[in-house]
Amino acid sequence: MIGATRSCKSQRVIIQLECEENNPDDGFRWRKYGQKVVHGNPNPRSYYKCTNTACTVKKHVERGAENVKFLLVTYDGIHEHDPPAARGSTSGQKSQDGSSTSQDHNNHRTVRLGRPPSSSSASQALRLFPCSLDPPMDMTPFYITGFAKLPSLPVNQNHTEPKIERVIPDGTEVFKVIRDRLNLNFGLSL
DNA sequence: CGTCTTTGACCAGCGC
DNA sequence: GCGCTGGTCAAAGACG
Repeated sequence: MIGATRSCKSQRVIIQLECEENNPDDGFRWRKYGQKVVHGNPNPRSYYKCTNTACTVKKHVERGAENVKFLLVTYDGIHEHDPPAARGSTSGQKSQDGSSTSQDHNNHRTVRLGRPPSSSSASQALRLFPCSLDPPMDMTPFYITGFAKLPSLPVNQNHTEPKIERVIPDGTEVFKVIRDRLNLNFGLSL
């Protein structure tokens, strides 16, 4: 996991991560509907839709043009539903290219993008992330390494460009930052 | 049989 | 209008 930002228009979240997998598990199920080689990047971009019929969230995943270790995941929309029950895994359940099967990497974390399922105070806070960032939080860009699953990163709506500014070597630090930000902005103690 | 990926075709937006 | 590019559709096939 490398970085994240969100553009203010159309609830777009851009996450850059260092990941071997082409489709890292973010807790939701995705259906691939297209793949295309885009200009300026020799690596193909894959297009995914959320398999939830009521959910219109899309994402596209592409390898970095300069460094194929970097995976750029763009979420177009925010999940307004709970993550589906695990069916072994998500769309990466197939073992093609060893992608996110149920391979339990030691550093896998069951963090999700979108609305968290439970109703604890923590999830109440997290539920604020996707749709109503008010006041806006400067959660923009994180660098995380060692992630095989995508974390739930709230990001700043004011940013329109993926811009990486900070490096956080351990994913747990991210949650500390998130918690601190929630505490700061919402007065929530998680 | 259901789910998912692959892949070529198609469409829309944009610049010239 | 034309060509380029990004995004989407849908048929076919693979897989468990």
